Amino acid sequence: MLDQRLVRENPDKIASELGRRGKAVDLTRLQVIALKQRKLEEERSGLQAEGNRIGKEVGQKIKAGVDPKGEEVAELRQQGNAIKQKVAVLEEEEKHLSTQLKEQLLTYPNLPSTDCPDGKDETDNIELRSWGKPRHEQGLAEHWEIAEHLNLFDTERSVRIAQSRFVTLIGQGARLERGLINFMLDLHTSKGYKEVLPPVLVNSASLTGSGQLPKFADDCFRCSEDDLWLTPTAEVPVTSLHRDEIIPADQLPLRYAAYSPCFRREAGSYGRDTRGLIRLHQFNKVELYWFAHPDQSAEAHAQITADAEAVLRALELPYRVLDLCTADIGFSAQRTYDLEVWLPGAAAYREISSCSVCGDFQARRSAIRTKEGKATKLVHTLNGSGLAVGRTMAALLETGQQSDGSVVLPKMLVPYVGCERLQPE
RNA sequence: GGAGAGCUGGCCGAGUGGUCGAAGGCGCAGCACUGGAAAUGCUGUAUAGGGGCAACUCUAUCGAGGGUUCGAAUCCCUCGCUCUCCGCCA
Repeated sequence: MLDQRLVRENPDKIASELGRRGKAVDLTRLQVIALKQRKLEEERSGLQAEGNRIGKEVGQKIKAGVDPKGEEVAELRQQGNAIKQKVAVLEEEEKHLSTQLKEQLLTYPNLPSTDCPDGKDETDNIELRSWGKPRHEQGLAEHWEIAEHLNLFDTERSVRIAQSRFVTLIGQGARLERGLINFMLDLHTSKGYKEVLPPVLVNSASLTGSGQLPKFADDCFRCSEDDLWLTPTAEVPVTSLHRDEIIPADQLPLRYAAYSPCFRREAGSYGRDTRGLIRLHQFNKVELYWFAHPDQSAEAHAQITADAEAVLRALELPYRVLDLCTADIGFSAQRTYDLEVWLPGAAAYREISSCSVCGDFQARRSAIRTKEGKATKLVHTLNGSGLAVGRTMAALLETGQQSDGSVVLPKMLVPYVGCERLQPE
């Protein structure tokens, strides 16, 4: 959420910064609302001060022996009543304005950071660097073909169990998925991340706090009986891990590595990536998350990205890093680096991690502060996939595929999977 | 699912209509004492939004919302949540 003060004092800045995202917004009306609300608040609190004064006076008089039913007290009561009525009117109007302001403010995305490259669509994203040597041979199989040969998962039967876009991992496939999760968590915790296994059902306040609600309700699965939703990413529960808290400055940064299954409705993506592990309603992900001091978030962004990259390197998976342009960064992000892994079978780079710095955007929505001297400040939050597990498996299968149909696994993974290569059982 | 209890500051806990943002304790910070520390003593220690260069000050907040009242943490209503016992269950 954006700062209300900015709406009052510099709405043009919001308009121009959101303009960089390709979003035309007119804030004149909202500014009027914000200013009027502030004015009413001043007026109201002044009246309340007067009312409080009268209330105290009545108490003092009665205590001093003045007749509670006498004229003097009756006069004060009348004054108190008059004020009460005025306050009620102001309060109602003020509340109405506050609600409008807040509701509107919750729908605006974060302002891109000044370093975020300007652009109109994903073609304006900038490649920062790449790592590894992508395989470019002819005739390489896509991961679902390899998986079918090795019998790693079953999508057809998953429709029977649930729906399309679900997968049931079987045998070596299930083992590989589990091994990858363990491997990633071990890697991150060895670098000081605190492991977290959060609830995957989250309430509306949590989704609002990290930015999914109110705008992206359609992307989430909902348990309508209970004000609970299936989390689309561990970013949601981990943000709320410290919602409404003040984190002592000497504890920052807090760094968490959270494994969770993730659930997304994928509305509007009919027909895209219908095969394999790329786009599913349920997938596993290990998420990195930082609560950082506001002065440290830029370095933190570089570090969280490096920590996500470390997984790809350890798994010997070639990738590139994109600096997403203003048109392509997510709702809560100020700036985002995407990691794209090379899929030799598809002969394309695919997003496997998105590392974002959100500034105080989520912290304001979630009321997560730190204390510096006397002042409380909003912390900065960062998140990055480390990594999306299904897509990692896809990349491993396509990258490690051999002409005999087997798949050679990277060395680091051998202890986690229990074999050096996958072959038909 | 049934029955009951409760929700107060970082934590524990007092407070059943009047000057209460809230006793007391713990914790934390500063100061004193000490060679240093412990112990002890003193002082300070909520959040949000306004005003002021500042000292400071105003408003709101005792689970949430509404009501009664000149005045509510305290009385009334609604909702939410937590806990305990029983039942069921991994």
